[in-house]
Amino acid sequence: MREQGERADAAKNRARVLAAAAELFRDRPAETVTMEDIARAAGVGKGTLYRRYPSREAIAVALLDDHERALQEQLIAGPPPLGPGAPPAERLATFYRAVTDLLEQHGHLALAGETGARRFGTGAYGFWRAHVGSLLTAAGIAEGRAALVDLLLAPLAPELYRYQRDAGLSSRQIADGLTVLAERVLA
Amino acid sequence: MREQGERADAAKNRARVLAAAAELFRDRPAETVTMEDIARAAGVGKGTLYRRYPSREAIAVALLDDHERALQEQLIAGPPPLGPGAPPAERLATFYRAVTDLLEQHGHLALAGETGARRFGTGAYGFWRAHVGSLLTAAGIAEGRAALVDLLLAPLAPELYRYQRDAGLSSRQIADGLTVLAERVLA
DNA sequence: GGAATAGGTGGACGTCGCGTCCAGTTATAA
DNA sequence: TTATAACTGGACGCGACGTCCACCTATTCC
Repeated sequence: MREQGERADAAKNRARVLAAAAELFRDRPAETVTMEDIARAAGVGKGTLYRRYPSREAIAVALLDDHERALQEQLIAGPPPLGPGAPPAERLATFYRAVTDLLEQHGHLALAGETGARRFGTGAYGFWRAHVGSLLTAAGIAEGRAALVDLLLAPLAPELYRYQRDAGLSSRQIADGLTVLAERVLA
Repeated sequence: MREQGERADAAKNRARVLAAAAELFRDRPAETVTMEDIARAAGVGKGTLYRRYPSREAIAVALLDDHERALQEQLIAGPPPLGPGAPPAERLATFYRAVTDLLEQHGHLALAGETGARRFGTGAYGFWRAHVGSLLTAAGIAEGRAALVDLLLAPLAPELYRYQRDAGLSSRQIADGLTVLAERVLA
């Protein structure tokens, strides 16, 4: 699926690692899952595990990848308002909602892999930056643009979503708040 | 300074610990400073250190405390636009700028202590929540209020500030972006 | 089909930071 | 001065990390 030069046995082990990690991350808090746990659950040695994934975070990012890529395609070429064709404010609100859904479904993976400052280094973040940047331009907002892009992505931090959900807010309430934000900022 | 029942030698050691930690945090990245480093630099044993501070984070929070309290007083009783009396949008923008300044000066401490999800548990965060909540009310924004409070505080995450600064944005640019945000959201 | 080889495998091992524990010490009260 | 409570500091056990390397196995080339 990723490397074609990959040997058959290696590919099988990669799949087992990902499957085992997915299950572990589903079952318990990310920070309690050790590399050794994943190796054992996958029936693989630590050396093998480290050969491919240098850290727990890298595994979580690999698991998230598919879901994030699907969203990226929608943003580029999907139907409006997620894809091109709708007014910027509406597109931003829809984007917010889509990420919210993603966090609701796969938040545990995001918390395992894209926490804190690491988040800014991922490919997904770069893509989202470009997306929001283009929406700002489309809305005719030039002032403070460079900083605004990141400021508008900050509310999507996985930790924040988790905190708000734990504080009793529903997924709907959070998405609604983000909608208000989107509409007011992109006027 | 904190406990009056504290023995003289204990108080001296507390001061030494805080001074040593402040210096270490200033000199190198927070995550490379170990509890053992702090103990050694303070000329104190690990047991003594742990007696007062359960973690590196707790020490950083203690060091930040003074600065944050000063801001809190300004917000409650200081002159406008930071304190009461100015229109909500202006007060939010000023608040944003004040926190930005704080991050510029003491960001290393914030990164050492109030990173990720831990941030939401601090007293300062609770206070800021209340502040922004009251500004939302004053601005007549009821829709999505519960979630909006946290969403408007998200851009102040220490990791984000550091990331933006490292990406080449000036403190000024970030503050300007925040000002645009404040003015647009609180109309 | 059989060697050669590049790549894959796994677990033992060294290292490091954490946090505890407790025997000895010192301030404070009686 | 003695009794007591609080404080001190370093030795220690633990757990996770990440490396290393001797041993396999799929693949390639003749």
